[in-house]
Amino acid sequence: MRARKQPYHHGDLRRSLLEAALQLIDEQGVAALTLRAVARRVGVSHAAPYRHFNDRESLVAAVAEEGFRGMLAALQAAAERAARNKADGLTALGVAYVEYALAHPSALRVMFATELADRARYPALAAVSSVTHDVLVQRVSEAQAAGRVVAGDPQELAFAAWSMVHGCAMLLLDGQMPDAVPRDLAKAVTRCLELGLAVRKGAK
Amino acid sequence: MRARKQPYHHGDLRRSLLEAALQLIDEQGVAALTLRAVARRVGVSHAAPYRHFNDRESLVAAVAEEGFRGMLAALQAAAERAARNKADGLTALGVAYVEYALAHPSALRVMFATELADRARYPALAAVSSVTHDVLVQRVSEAQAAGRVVAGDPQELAFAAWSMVHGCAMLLLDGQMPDAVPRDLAKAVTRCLELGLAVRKGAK
DNA sequence: ACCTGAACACCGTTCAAGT
DNA sequence: ACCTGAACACCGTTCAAGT
Repeated sequence: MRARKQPYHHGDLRRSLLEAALQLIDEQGVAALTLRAVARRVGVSHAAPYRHFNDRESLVAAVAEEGFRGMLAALQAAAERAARNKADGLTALGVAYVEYALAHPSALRVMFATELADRARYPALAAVSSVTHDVLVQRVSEAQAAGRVVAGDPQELAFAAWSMVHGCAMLLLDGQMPDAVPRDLAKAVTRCLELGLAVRKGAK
Repeated sequence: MRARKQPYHHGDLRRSLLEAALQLIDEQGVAALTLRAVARRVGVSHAAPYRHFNDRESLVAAVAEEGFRGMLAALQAAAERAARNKADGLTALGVAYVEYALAHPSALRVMFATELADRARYPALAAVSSVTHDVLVQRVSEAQAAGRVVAGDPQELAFAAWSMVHGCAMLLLDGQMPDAVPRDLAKAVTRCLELGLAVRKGAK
């Protein structure tokens, strides 16, 4: 399973720590993500992680990065599926975003954790989240070119779309809609988004 | 300043602790919100807060409750101003929401903290956040009755609108739009929201 | 009724020391 | 180069004891 030789105790301690961290948040939530718990799970001393992460926040940032990579893959897969089926790409992106959030709640919470707000400190994280953003802006531009979305600054429209889908995901994750069926709300939101961005044609 | 007699050391320790907590998050962020720090600030032993809060989470929930009350007041003030000026009430609500978030970032983060997602454990918090939600649904209903917003389930439309405004606030707070001017984006989003909810009339 | 002080099990972080 | 073990200053939480 491990190709490289083991330098000391682990072939790739950084990788092992990251995987342990992902398991931890899935099993016990974000609060359980501590450097000591991750070290324990990997079977290494509590000081060992410091060889690979400057501090706890760096580990959290690395986990967030993994989360963004996973979401990016999910979004791109959804966009390709939509293209094959000649369905609306933007709607597909929105649905995929909310579905990823509901499937990986802990990952979403880490990705948008308060402590990581200062993106200047985590360039790799900033890069992957920026690529995600770019994918969305590009789809908006394409839809505009195809005459399916209203004219206007694609950056602004993309931010509005992202706001809606992100807000929907977060409100659902934070239990703000206790009496609702998540997937129904997600559909209502994307429908409203479609209407909001659609080119106006005639009355009603 | 303190009307009641002091039962022991403080007239109203619960109130004092809450105020200290609000100061702490404003000055040093959410991470600084610890029971021991709050107790220190009030000048009481680290075990004293347990007379008024079951655990750290209960304190966080109480702070969140204060945040919701503040936001509710801001939203209602905005709605009244809009009514006086015959401006659109929904747009005013959206702008007020984002402005409150930008003015009180720490409060917002506590209000939507992951650890409080289980609303069944904090009935008072659930109540005030539910009232906030109701205010929004009601404005949507009114706007529909006045023919300014498309027909449809007001709950669904309200959730879509809330998603958009909440997502916008959170993305701004979490530094996901590093190159943007917050207030410009907020305006773009509410404009887009207006368009999305507006009754369709004629082409373009 | 309300608060204190000691105690316990956890953290993050550092650092000399080991291999 | 990579990891360990002891140490320090912090937590949350509990509990007997004080007023």
